[in-house]
Amino acid sequence: MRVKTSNGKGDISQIPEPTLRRLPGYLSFFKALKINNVEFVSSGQIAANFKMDSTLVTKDLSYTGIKGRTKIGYNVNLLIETIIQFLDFNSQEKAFLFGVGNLGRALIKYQGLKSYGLHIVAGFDIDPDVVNITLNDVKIYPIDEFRDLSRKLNVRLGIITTPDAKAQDTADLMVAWGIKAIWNFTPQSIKVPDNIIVENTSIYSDLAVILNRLNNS
Amino acid sequence: MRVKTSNGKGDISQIPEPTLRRLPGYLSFFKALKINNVEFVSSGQIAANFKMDSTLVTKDLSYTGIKGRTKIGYNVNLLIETIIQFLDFNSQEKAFLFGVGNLGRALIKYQGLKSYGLHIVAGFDIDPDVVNITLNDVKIYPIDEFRDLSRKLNVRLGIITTPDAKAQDTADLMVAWGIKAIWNFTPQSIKVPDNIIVENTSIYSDLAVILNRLNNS
DNA sequence: ATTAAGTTGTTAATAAAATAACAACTTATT
DNA sequence: AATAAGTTGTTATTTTATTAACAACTTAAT
Repeated sequence: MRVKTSNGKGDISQIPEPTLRRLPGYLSFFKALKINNVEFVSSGQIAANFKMDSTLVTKDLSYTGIKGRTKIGYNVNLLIETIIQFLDFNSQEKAFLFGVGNLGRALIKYQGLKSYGLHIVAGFDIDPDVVNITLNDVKIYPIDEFRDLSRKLNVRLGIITTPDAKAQDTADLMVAWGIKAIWNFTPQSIKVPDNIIVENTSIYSDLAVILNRLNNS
Repeated sequence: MRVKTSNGKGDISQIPEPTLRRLPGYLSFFKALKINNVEFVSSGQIAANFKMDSTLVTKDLSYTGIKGRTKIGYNVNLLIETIIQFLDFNSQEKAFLFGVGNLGRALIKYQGLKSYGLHIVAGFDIDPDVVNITLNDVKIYPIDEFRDLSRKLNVRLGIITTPDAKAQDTADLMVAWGIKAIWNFTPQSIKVPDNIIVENTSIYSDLAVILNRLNNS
């Protein structure tokens, strides 16, 4: 039996992105519950914590295939295991990171990402000051070595934390050497072939929302 | 004349959040055009760059009040100025940052945020190893001094980059001492009074989307 | 000067997600 | 054992965002 089918008919790829985005938040909440020795949690309690509608919670959770028990709620341990499984957070997906500036360095050093399925195996930069150094067991290489390492390690995911102006060149290089998914932390829109997955993380968008709410309310 | 009204009738707070989130991306693109000495850009060109519909571009831009000229397009310099004005990216909003770990340190050091309207004026932590150090002219204080500094500097925005378990306590402290908006980088959902603005930045959500697309396609 | 191409910007239609309503079920209590 | 309370999970409605269609306008070319 596949865990990743929601109802036996549809496939997981059908999951709405908003739902997918909420799952890590649920997971964090459930982990906190576990620490406090809470064994069961109801959709109503979850909804209250996130100030959302309980039907939306049950809808979201139903995509993972987990079943709750009426009058009891969901088993917290099972919730945690199921969501981790569903999100592939135990997969230790290998990743290359390009651009070892402040942000890149933080991502490499940030151990928390490991428990969310991401394992950065190498960094790349052109700056001689950072090339060949090691951050938390992650070595930084010159760009030239990307080709060989890519062939050796078979990495599918590339992270862009370069200066904005270098984002497109970096993406081109990644695509050329077999990267399948790109996580772009620059505000630049990058152009890649259709079969390449691109996810943009724009803290500037979040900042725009904050400043707007702060100055217009 | 107020720049921030889209049509004279509505107020800016009416702007849809998706539009607001796209504006920084446009801005980055326009800045790149300016560097390449491009003077005018049409909605079609913008749409092509972001692989989106041109009508959505014109709709988004119309919220900022800017007018394009048919057969010519939008003036790039004016676009840049207008969007910066509209998003308050020249406001140098003061912010306190709590939790000077890897991510917090990166945000403090990251100069790029200054051109997007954010000015982190102080950091706070409990770890004696970081307290009293200075990162890029930003001093790190013990939590005890938050109260006095808050009163002195009149800061409205607080950033949470603490460990997950400390997120709620930190938020409570911020609210108690007059912070109006909280930028939460932990995956924890924090509970605050209704009048407090909360923006959650969850890189785990982005990661969930990437891993899902990578493993189901 | 007139025409035609191409763009903006508005209005309408479609698609998607969040909310609301409801039905079915299960467990604890009387 | 029967009832009632409370929860899950489905279906329907409303709201919101995106896409599509269209009208008006402006500039360049004939």
